Amino acid sequence: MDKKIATIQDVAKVAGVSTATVSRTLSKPSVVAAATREAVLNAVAETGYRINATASNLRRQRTGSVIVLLPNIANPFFAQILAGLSSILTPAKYGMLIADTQSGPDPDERLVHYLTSGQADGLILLDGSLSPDALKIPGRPPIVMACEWMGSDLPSVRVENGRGAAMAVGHFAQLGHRSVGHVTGPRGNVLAESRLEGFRSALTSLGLPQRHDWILEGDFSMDSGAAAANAWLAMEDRPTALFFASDEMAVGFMGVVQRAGYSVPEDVSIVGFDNIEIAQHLSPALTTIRQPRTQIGIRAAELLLRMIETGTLTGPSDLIEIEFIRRGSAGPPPTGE
Amino acid sequence: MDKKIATIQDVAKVAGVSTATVSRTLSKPSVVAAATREAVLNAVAETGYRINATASNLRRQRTGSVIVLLPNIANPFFAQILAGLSSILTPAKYGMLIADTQSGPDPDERLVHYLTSGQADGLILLDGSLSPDALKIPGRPPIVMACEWMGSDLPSVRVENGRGAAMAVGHFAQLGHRSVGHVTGPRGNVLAESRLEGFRSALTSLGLPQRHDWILEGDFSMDSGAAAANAWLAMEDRPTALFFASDEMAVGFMGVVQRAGYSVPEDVSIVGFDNIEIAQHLSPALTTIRQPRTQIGIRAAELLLRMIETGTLTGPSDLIEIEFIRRGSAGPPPTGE
DNA sequence: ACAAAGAATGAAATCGTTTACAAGCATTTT
DNA sequence: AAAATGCTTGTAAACGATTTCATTCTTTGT
Repeated sequence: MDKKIATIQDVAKVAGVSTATVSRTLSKPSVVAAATREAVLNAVAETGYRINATASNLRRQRTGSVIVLLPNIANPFFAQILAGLSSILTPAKYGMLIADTQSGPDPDERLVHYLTSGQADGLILLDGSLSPDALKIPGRPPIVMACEWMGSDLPSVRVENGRGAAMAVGHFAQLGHRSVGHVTGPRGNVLAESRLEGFRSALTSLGLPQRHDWILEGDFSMDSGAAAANAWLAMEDRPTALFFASDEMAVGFMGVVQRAGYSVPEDVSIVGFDNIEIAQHLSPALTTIRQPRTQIGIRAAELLLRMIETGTLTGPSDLIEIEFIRRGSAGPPPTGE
Repeated sequence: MDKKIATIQDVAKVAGVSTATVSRTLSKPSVVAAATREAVLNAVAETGYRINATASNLRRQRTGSVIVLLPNIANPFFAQILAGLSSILTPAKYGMLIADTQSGPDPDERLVHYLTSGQADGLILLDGSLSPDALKIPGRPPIVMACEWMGSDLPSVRVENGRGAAMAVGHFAQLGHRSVGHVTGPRGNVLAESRLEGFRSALTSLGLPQRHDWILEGDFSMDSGAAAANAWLAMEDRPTALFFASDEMAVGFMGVVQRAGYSVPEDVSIVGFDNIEIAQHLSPALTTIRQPRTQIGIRAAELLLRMIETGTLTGPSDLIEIEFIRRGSAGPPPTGE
């Protein structure tokens, strides 16, 4: 019987009005007379009519969705940011289209694709490694970066990474550590670089030794943290404290050294970055720098929506406060030697 | 200069052909003469033309995207499933729209909304707790369930949850345990129920005691695992082994008991479910049941695309193989006492 | 009582594609 | 040489909404 989906024409016919009136009833009810309004709403109910989003979007020259472009969906780090984004976008009636740059061959190509395809009214970019050239595209939608940022003047929502690193080093120093190492993120990544930078300048200003071989390169993953642990175990002269550019790496490290018979923090103190959910559930619980990811998502979404509404391509960047969370994974350095 | 976005009309004008020819050149190049094809492609390059997806979708009566509806985006459990979905959908030129049922007031309402809004050609449902009534909507797009399932005849891609539970119990029995407990998922959840069911029948068939107070209710989260740990610590007569309906709960449990001075597996053996990434990095590494989540995503996406293509609302359900992964968190029961 | 202003509605153009159909032309068949 | 066939291309009608403009009908002010 009612196999077919009702269009606005059907509703108009049933209600005995024009399609214009139906459209008005649904979008600006105040301008139609109460009686007609009711008739239309009844007809809508009777036919089971739902606005066809595609047609509406075409006419209104918008899409009603924003694209979130991230390096790797499988990375749970982004889950909470997505939740923050969603909590703003959904009530604002925007759909959230997710795409990762790694699933295709050329990441830059994919950015350009989404920028030009007209599939979205705006874009949230969580990957700072893409080429800024893509942004010169005429008529591109507004973009907001979150977490990472680029040399260009794209608005971004992020935290003070360098200061976070300094907090970690300061904590170690306060506990009495003098040999402090660092496991970085992947070379070239803005987060990795600014945390490393913050780490270095903190060492300097606290008068702690800079040791090249105490800086290990990781890639934010647990596996790379485990690899760093093996490197640490193989060292002759080990740092007594390590700052990790991500909690995940700290977790990977801790697993390996604990299974090798070492204790945290008795044998080595560690501090992570992010405060992922598991940090508080580890044994010992992980001391870390909290990065409010939900909040980052919220702010980024709010900013993007504002830009979409006002039609601007620029906006104010936003710095979110971080917080040092002291737990059990950092303690005084081992006394004996 | 070229501030405005070029339409197919502009391309047609530049190339000196009709819009039909432009459209054909882009969609079915083989039917246009080589010379015209080249002219059109040059015009496309010159104008920087990109197909307007909205208009194309309207005309072709499709949307080019599928909606993934999940209970809670922030849950990293879904990240890998999303990755699997994405790996199929992206190459197939489908966008992936993500929405969670919890961000709005009425979850069922949201399912209905997405089913009727015509925003997607298909839907992947990761939440089995929604009302099957919503599925009676005429003209609704095809749906595939993943991980969870419903009483209705919706096609689903999932694993043998009961058998996984039985594997865990079997492992405990083999190690010599006779008092085995279970921390469940949230009551009413199909995964929780079927794992509990598998757990119970395994106890029975192995002749192990069924103790009501050894079954603790959790909700899959680390926090609920920690709560279970406190309950366990408070018990007079503790089970020597515990099967957790999720790795996350096992992690939360382990953190608490370890910090309370107990050793795993010397004092208590534990087995989880899922094999989340961190499982292998814990100390001890977590023995668990691997649930290939990427694979689940891949299969679900493939099935949905097939249904979209053929226009059917039903399809074959798919059972993915699970695997027992023996690590260090389960060992022989404590000897003394 | 008549002009002016206001409120409610409808007709029709429009958004940018795709595609059924028709038509033009060159080639082959009878 | 006429007819039939095949290959390209163009014309124009969709797709389903929104919105401008014009029109009709009421109300108000003088």
